Amino acid sequence: MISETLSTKEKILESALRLFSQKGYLGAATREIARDAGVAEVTLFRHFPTKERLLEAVFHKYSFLPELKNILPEVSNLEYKEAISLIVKSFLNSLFLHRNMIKIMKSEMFTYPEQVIAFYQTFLDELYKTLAAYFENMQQKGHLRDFEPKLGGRALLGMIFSFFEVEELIFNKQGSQKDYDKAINEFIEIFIRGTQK
Amino acid sequence: MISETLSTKEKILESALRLFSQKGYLGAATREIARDAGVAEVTLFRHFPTKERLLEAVFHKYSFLPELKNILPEVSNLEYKEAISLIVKSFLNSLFLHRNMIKIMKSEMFTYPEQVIAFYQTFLDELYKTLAAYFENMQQKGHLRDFEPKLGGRALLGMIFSFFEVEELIFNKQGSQKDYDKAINEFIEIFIRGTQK
Amino acid sequence: MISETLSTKEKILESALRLFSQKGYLGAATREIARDAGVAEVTLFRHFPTKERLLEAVFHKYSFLPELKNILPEVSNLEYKEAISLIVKSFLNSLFLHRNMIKIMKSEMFTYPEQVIAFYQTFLDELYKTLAAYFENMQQKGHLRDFEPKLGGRALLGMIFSFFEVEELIFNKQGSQKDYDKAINEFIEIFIRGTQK
Amino acid sequence: MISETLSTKEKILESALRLFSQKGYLGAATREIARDAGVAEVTLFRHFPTKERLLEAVFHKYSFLPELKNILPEVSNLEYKEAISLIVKSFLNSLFLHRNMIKIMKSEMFTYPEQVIAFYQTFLDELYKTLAAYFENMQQKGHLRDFEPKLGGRALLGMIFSFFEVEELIFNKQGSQKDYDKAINEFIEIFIRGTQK
DNA sequence: GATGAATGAGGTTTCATTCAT
DNA sequence: TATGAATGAAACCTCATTCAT
Repeated sequence: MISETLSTKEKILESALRLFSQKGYLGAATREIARDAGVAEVTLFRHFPTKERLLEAVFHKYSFLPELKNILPEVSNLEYKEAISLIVKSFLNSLFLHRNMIKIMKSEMFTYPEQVIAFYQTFLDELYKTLAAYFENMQQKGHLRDFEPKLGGRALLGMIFSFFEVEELIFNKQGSQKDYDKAINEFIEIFIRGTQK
Repeated sequence: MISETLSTKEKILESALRLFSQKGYLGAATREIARDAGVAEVTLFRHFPTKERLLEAVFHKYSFLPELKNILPEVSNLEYKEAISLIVKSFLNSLFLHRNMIKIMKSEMFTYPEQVIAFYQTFLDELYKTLAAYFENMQQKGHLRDFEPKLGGRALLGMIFSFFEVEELIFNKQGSQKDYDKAINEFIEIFIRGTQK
Repeated sequence: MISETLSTKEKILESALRLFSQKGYLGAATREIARDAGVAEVTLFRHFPTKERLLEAVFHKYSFLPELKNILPEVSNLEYKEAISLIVKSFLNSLFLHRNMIKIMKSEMFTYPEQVIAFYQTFLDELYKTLAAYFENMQQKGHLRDFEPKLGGRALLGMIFSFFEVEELIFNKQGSQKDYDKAINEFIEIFIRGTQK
Repeated sequence: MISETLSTKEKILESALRLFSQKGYLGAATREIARDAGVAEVTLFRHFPTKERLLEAVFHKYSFLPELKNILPEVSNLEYKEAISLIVKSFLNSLFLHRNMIKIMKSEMFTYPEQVIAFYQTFLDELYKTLAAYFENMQQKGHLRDFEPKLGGRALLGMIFSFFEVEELIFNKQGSQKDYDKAINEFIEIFIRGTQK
């Protein structure tokens, strides 16, 4: 389960990611994380002086904001529907790949240290802004009706995120792939019709 | 802080709601809940044999699904835009009133006992279905284009819920009421254009 | 070792006194104190929320300042030498009876919580003042030469305390009773000659 | 804070002296001592295989008995009062200079390794004997009344030591220099009157 | 001679829960 | 119904010390 080539620090971070996401921050004991990483508990504390700092380190290491941002440049030359489709699918894919991280982000958020909360807020804000920039550009080109771009971003991401959350985190993806795709396409359709001229 | 007219059981449930929502399920100690309710810790365990059962009781007592369902009959005779507007606003208002409950629902959900998770799943499913019934009816009347009604419900609720979550739970509602209204109206507009014929 | 008639709190305090005096504050583990008292470790923390508070409680419970103060009224009608002799002997006797407490007072004092240090300072100050009052009275009666009464008190108590400390705490009373008495009488003689007219 | 010209060993000893005196033997962690000395914790253990051995080394390096002994030869030709005055002042001065060492000596003594305790006992015994030798000589010259010389030494040192302890170690020298001098002179006066013919 | 990395044992404290009244 | 007193298990974290280089 643990690759031999990882450094001790990386092994600990990996185990922390997994266990925080499975049991929550409070529910995952440092002893358990250490055991899962194959090190002594003290070793964990040598690398991360407190559990809070370990959480912060997990947040920074497994942040996937850059990944999400990278999707946007790729779509600038596509037709609107194709662009939105790619954005939604890439976004969902990214959410899926980082679902452990998302579980952590969503659980007990209000009990986290200030720094972590600030980090999350920045994460969301940057995400909205990035998407807003795309809509703004499309509006200037005359492809879209006049709406507040940032709110458009929040509407689209809201639908997707909410759907992902329910399917993956709550229902643990019990639906079929076909249903999954159908839902996504419906969201895309609603959003496109809702924002085009 | 605690009304004198509440029964012991109710006082405990109220304190549990408040503290679970503030500190999470694991973060709120039974000792603290009991103290907040003004009773001995044992008394809490007299009424709820385990902490899990207390959580379940909180879920059942403070569920607000009926409230949400009651909105729908009222809108059946309104014009589409007015109906959606009322639904969204009532829904958001309800979310706001029960924000403590929602915090609990969203935090550590995956660590909760089976029964609680099942309860939450049913809650969501019924909500979607109720909204779907409205859309279906509107489609049959020829007011809306052909889309999967339940997914339409999820799209609308997703936008709203996601917005609510970010504003209330994460940013702790730092925006002004005006910004708030503007955002909601934008969402309504997108959804209406996206679903009308 | 532990009388059955003591309350749990008293048993814990007694064990704490013993172990703090034997191993120092840091050297005595709460686990060990609890075991010695025949209770679970949690029980200790129910009665004393922190180890520091347990230390404070020990200080207050086993303070013997009143005992020392009570000696003085008894000597007011005695001749000077007899009075000093009684004071010294009673004082040493009291030190001996409370040698555990004294060990605690002297060890790690600078690492103790503020409150404990303040308590100790008050203890010493009151002791000096009480003795000073006796000397002042004797000076007014013309039995003693003119010296600063409080400093006289400190001189006398310093000799005794230092002697006690070395004998009991450091050498663990290896000397014979005879040597012990001889030393005390020598101190008394020096002090009397040093303060009389 | 640390002179560059000190050897590693000396740097460690210096830091150990400071930290032991500030936090006690148990309260000062080897990790902290090493950090204060600017070396790795392992390096400390290279030089001193256990913490106990480090303590012993501190005791030997910073012992100041020779210094105290050297005072005596200088006073042999002085008048009694001047001699005692010089002894007391030199002694207090020496105590002040080595107050860190004294703090260590006085704290947790009973938890120290045998060797350290033996060292301390020897220290005290030699000190008493040295002073006793002076008194004996003065008695033979007919300047002092007949009293047990070693006990005279203990009386004098007891007063001084006790005073020093309270002022420096407990009250942290809050009194003025004038009060300080007055106290010392009072002690000298008492002792001289108490031991002269 | 010096060190970065790792550790077993143990520290204080908090947890949900039970017992006896 | 309500509680004061007690608890085993486990929480996070620190200790002095060792290993391998």
